[in-house]
Amino acid sequence: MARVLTPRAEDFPRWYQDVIAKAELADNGPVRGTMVIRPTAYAIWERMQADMDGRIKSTGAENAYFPLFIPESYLHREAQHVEGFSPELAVVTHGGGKQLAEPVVVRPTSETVIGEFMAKWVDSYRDLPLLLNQWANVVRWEMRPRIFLRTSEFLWQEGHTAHATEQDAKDYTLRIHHEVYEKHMRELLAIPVVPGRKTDRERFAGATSTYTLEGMMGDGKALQMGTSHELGQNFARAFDIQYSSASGSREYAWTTSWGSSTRMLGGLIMCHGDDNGLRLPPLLAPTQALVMVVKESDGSVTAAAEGLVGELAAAGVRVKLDDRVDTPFGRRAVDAELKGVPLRIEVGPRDLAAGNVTLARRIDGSKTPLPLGGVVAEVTAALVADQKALYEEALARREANTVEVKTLDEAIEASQTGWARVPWSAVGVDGEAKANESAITVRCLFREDGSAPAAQDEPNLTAILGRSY
RNA sequence: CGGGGUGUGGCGCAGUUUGGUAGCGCGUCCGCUUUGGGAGCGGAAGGCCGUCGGUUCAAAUCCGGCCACCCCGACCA
Repeated sequence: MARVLTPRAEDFPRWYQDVIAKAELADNGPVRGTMVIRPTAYAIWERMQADMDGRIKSTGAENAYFPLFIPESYLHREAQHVEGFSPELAVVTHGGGKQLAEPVVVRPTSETVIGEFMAKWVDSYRDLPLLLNQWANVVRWEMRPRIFLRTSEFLWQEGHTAHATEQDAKDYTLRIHHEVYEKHMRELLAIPVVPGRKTDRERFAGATSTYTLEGMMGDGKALQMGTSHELGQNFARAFDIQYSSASGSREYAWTTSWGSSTRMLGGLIMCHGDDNGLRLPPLLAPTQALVMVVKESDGSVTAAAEGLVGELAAAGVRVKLDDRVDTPFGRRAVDAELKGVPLRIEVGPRDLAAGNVTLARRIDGSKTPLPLGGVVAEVTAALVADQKALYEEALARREANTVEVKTLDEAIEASQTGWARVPWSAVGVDGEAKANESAITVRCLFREDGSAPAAQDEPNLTAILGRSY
């Protein structure tokens, strides 16, 4: 068989680009750093969105939409925020053929404009908590773009909330972090992310606490797949989000923000992909099973295949028929593998003569004959089993590429190929700076029980160090 | 912004050293044969060689300016 993709072991970044091109996931846009998300990838994104959206709403947040353009002056109201974002802002200086009195920025994130409106909408403690989410595009003029992982424009959801107390803000941030993000990534994407706290050095510009979910990619590098922030009263003070408390005093609200983006598509590719292409978790896959007419002569094979499609669809399986018998079978099979379709049911004259079809599973690569009458049960079971298998494979790889060490030097060494788990006390602020010199970052910190610390100077914390995207 | 490199059909490249009719592979289209793991044969379409200027009888090729992109670094909530 001709080589379709650069093998991962030969050149992982090249393999990633190959998968994106050959599986028809995306193209580079005409402006540097922009991307065109093709239907194959967009369908996956829509399913991610639907799952994420449902989880977000179950925490009580409501969707809204704020403008793309933000007055430049808004960005300047929070000192750290503007410092963090200024280098990557796209600024519009002209409109309607005239120079604008005040430049507007294309939102890099919406804390500021949403803060402005929260100030209008929050008057009383009865107005809190105010829980908002929006699905939008944002623009950050990145120096070195990569499709899905870091593009100048990307799609995401950003949640913004205001609370009466610091504790309520913290509780909600962590609820989003674990119940929405962590579960979405583990249960739907089948990626065993590690939740934790970002160090002060890695914290979001303007936040008091930043929490992250780190996934390990196929080459041992880390990818931050979602993040949640406690913003303290920084934005409340900058935008004057005040309320009257139950006791009659004027108080600043406590705000949070949290986001997850199309970067998750890149994580999905790099976490589960193999040398034959993408592998999609069955729960996520837009098409879970592809019924293929291998070869046709008198219409009987197609009829049998159509029958199976009907049975599977009735059983709730997302199924499609591939009856393009004018295209060589090999091409169609390779294409389905590239795109990561979890199951193929191959129906051909030889199978049918024996009363069988062939079940080909993308996750483990197996091919087994199935009796025609048992297809639905087997397919349903395989979808469940393969969702679990994919997660366990990723978890096993993560564990195999994570080394437990005691010192900073050992951690830096181990980070060349994977992750290092090291006591944070052995790293510290100085050690973190030293690791950064060799492109290694502290991915996150967590307590012995796995929970996120309230500050990086808590005792007995563990750090994960690694290279990252 | 510093260092290095590249711009030639949709994609990947050769041709530039030594100026002389723009080529190859893949893809696309048509026809026939195929179709159980990216098929074979035949035919066809598609490029003012990044851009502007210079040298020359003649420039993809030599010279100069500009632009864009890629890699390494810096940067990356």
